[in-house]
Amino acid sequence: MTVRTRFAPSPTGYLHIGGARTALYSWLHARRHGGRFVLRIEDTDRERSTEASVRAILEGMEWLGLAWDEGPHFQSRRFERYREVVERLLASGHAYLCYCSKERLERLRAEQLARKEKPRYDGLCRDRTDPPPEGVQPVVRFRNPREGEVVVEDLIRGRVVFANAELDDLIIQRADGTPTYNLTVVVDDWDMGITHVIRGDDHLNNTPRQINIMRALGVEPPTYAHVPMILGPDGKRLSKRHGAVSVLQYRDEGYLPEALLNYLVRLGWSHGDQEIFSVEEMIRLFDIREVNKAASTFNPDKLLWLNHHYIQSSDPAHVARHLAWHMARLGIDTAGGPPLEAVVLAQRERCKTLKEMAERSRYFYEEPAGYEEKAAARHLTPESAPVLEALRERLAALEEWTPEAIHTRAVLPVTEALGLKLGKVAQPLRVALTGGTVSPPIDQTVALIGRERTLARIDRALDHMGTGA
RNA sequence: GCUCCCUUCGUCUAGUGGCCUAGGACGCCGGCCUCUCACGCCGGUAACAGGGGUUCGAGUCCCCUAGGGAGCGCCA
Repeated sequence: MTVRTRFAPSPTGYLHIGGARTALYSWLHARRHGGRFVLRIEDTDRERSTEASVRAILEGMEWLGLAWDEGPHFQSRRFERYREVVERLLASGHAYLCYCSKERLERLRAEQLARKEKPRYDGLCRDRTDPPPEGVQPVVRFRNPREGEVVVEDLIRGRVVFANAELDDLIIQRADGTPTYNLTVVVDDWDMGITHVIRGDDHLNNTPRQINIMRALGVEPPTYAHVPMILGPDGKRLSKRHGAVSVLQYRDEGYLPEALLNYLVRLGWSHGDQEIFSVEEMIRLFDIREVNKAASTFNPDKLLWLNHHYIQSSDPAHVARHLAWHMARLGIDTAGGPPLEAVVLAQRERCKTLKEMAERSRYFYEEPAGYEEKAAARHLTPESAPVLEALRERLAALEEWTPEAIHTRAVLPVTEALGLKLGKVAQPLRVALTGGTVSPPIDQTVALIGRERTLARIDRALDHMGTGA
C-alpha cells in the first residue's frame, strides 16, 4: 500500500512554527516512502476561517518548499458528503439525535465539575423513547461504545490505551446541520486514503473517539504518529506572545527556508550527532519512529546560527535570489550597482540574516545618507585628509579595478608612503565610502562600489572635512 | 478534578545494561587570527528530577514520588 500522509490546518491564522514542523514531518514521511502528501484545509468553522489565512498557509508551505501532491481540499465544500455519512451512522444506530439544550449541557458540566468529575455528556437522549420536544433542532451524537478499550499503536508514543468508559457521546453534527471536527477528520482521512496521520499530540486524546467512529463505519483506522508540541522559552506552548511564530515572519526577517527546515527537523529528532541536513538528506534519513516523545523548547539562537550557516555555505547565486527579494522590499534599486552574487560573497560571513545583509549593503547601490557621527569624528579628521587625497590619486590612476590591484597598488602604497598602519588608511576610506565603520575588507568594498562612485565619495568626504577637493 | 502524555548540560540532543570519568551542537566565557565588523581556529563552563528496587553492573529495566504538558466545546 502506498503511503499517503496529510497536513490539515484550520485557516484561523498563519502557518506557525509548530504547524510547519508537523507539515514537514508529514511531508518527509511521504517522500521517504515514495508516497503522496495531501493538503487539506479544515474550514468547517465558518466563523473563524478566513480566506486570508488560507492564502497565508499556502504561501508559507510554498516558501518552505513543502509541495503537496493533492489538494488543497476544502472541508467546506464537502458538507454533502459528511451529511451522507451522518445519515449512515444514524441509520445503523451508531448515532442518535440529541435534543438537549445548551443550557442543560452547561448545567450538567458545572455540576460534574463541582463534584470533581470529568465533564461529559450523560447520555440522556441516547436511549430516549419518549417523543422529542417540539421546535428543537437536534444535534447528532455518536453512540460511543460503553465498554472495552481502544488501543492506539502510535508510531511515536508507542501503545496508548483508552477505556471506552472514559469517552462520552460526542456531537458529530451541529443543530444547524454542519459537521464537527471529529467527524470530518474521520471521513476525510478515509475518503482521501490517508495511511499515516501525523499530527500534533494535542490530538492524542481525540484519537480513540475517531477510531471508534471509523469502526462504526467499518473503516480500517490509519496509523497514527503524534508529535510533541513546541514550547516557548517559558515552557508554555509556543504562541504569539513569544515573538515570531509565523513562518512568513521568518521569511520577512531574512531567514532561508532551508535553515528553518533544518532547524525544525532537528527539533525533536536527530540522527546521531549530525546537525546539518539538506532536504535530500532529511528525506533519506528521517524516520518518524525516531521522533522524541517530549515537548521541546524553541531556540531562536540556534535557528539564527543555522541561518548564518546556510547563508555562508549555500550557492551564492541561490542566496542572491533571496537577497534580491529583501533588497526590493527595502526599496533598494540594485540595477546600477554590483551583481548581488558578488555582494553575497563579500557579506555572507558577517550577516546572519538576509534582511541584515540587505540593510548593510545599501551603500553599494545608494549614496550614504550621511556619516555616522562617531565614525566621522574619529576617522574623517584633518589628519586623514592626506590619506584620502593620496588614495584618491592612486585609485584614479589604477588600470585594473580588482580587489588585488586596489590592495597592492593603492591601499598598501599609501600606508607605506605615509608610514601608517593599515587601520589608519582603511578606516577613513571606509567611512568615506559607506558612511560607517563596518563593511567587508576595504579592497573588496572599494572594488564593489566601483571607481566612479568611490572617487566621488572620497571627494565628498574631503568636502565634509572642510579641506576642499 | 478526571483521563492521557512527558522528564539527560540554560536550550536542541547522543545514549537501547558494561565502550559513560555521560558525547555533539547552540549559547556563554577565555585565547589566537585581524584594516572595521565578522568568519575561522583552539580551549573552558554545564546535565542523567528525587527515592526505592532488579542486576556482578543502571542514564539505560521495574515501582513510587515530584514537576511539567495536553484533552475533557454544537473550536479544530
